[in-house]
Amino acid sequence: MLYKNNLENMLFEKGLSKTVKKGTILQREGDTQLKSFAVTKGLLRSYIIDAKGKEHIFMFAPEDWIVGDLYGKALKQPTRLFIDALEDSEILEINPEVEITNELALKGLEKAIRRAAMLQNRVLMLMSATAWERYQYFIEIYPDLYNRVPQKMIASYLGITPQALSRIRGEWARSKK
Amino acid sequence: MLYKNNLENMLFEKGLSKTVKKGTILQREGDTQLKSFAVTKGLLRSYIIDAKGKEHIFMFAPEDWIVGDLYGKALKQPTRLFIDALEDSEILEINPEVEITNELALKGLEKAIRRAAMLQNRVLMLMSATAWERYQYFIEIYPDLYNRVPQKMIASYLGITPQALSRIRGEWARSKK
DNA sequence: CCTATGCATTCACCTAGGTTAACAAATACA
DNA sequence: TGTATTTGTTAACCTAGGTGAATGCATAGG
Repeated sequence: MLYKNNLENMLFEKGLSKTVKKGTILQREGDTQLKSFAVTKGLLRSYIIDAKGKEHIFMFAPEDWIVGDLYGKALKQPTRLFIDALEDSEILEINPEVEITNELALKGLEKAIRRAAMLQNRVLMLMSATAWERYQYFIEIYPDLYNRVPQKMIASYLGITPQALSRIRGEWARSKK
Repeated sequence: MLYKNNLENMLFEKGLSKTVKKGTILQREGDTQLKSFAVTKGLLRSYIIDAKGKEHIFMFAPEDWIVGDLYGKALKQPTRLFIDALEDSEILEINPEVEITNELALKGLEKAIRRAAMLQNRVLMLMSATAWERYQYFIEIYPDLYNRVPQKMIASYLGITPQALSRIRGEWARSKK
């Protein structure tokens, strides 16, 4: 595969276009050697498991998305995030060895700000939106995913139970007739 | 005032160390000319007002913090965030004219990633923590703020009502005796 | 000094969403 | 193909936290 430009050429390990089977775990909680992945085909997700053993999906990464633990990276701490494949996928591992030159930084800065922006929005959403509004939001962000991942995972992403999501969808279908 | 290093020297408008009175609104929803502020003394906050007219505090910015709307900046959109002063404060406005050179980007990248990391953590917290756990978290992040801002603002930051916070604090005091 | 406004607390409710469980449908797998 | 596991749905209950209102205190401004 050929890369679009020099930036990507440098950031990704050439030739490391891995194919991973559905269910493969690429990173687990506690890992210290943090990895980031760019998805070229398929679907990854990252999630945490809380103190009560419950899974919370932090993000989905379909084609053209990047997953990784910025928090662990910034603070040089072991990660809390698991990353696994929800579908057979084709991914590029981001090269951890590449030195961040000034030139790379400028391009990376834009991406980092964009990522922060997305997160800011998600925080505002989580603070003020009802379950139903969150569902709408999910559909906006991932328009092609709502019939591609199981409902219980959507629920986990929204921070509600699968039953609540089912209830909401039922009410919606009924009200709209 | 003297700046610590060249980066700050460039980023902040020299001589623009403004003093603002408690209550001053520095930015409002809908503003298109987005501003960021570094707080050298006092306390700012940023918040949104949702569809139902309810205030949600997005962040506090005591001494040495920076506030601004990354989301609006990244997407070149009018902001949803208000920024105002909770105390008489001394602030530096970040120069919007400064051109981001490669060298600046490298230093900015670290800050941006750190900001994203903080937000990532907040998202995980909002998805999995109870009101009480959030309160603990608030105290960790802003140890000097919990008797400096009114409870109702802490509640707004946590995403709960002042009554709920009062109830929780009451139970805690009682249980611990 | 008096009055007004804002804040914290408490109480009696209400409600969105969680929990548990049963069952049906879909999917995986042997 | 048949069996087992995973999913989605529904329903009966439970609970954390919201709402609204009353009360007491503190602070601000005249």
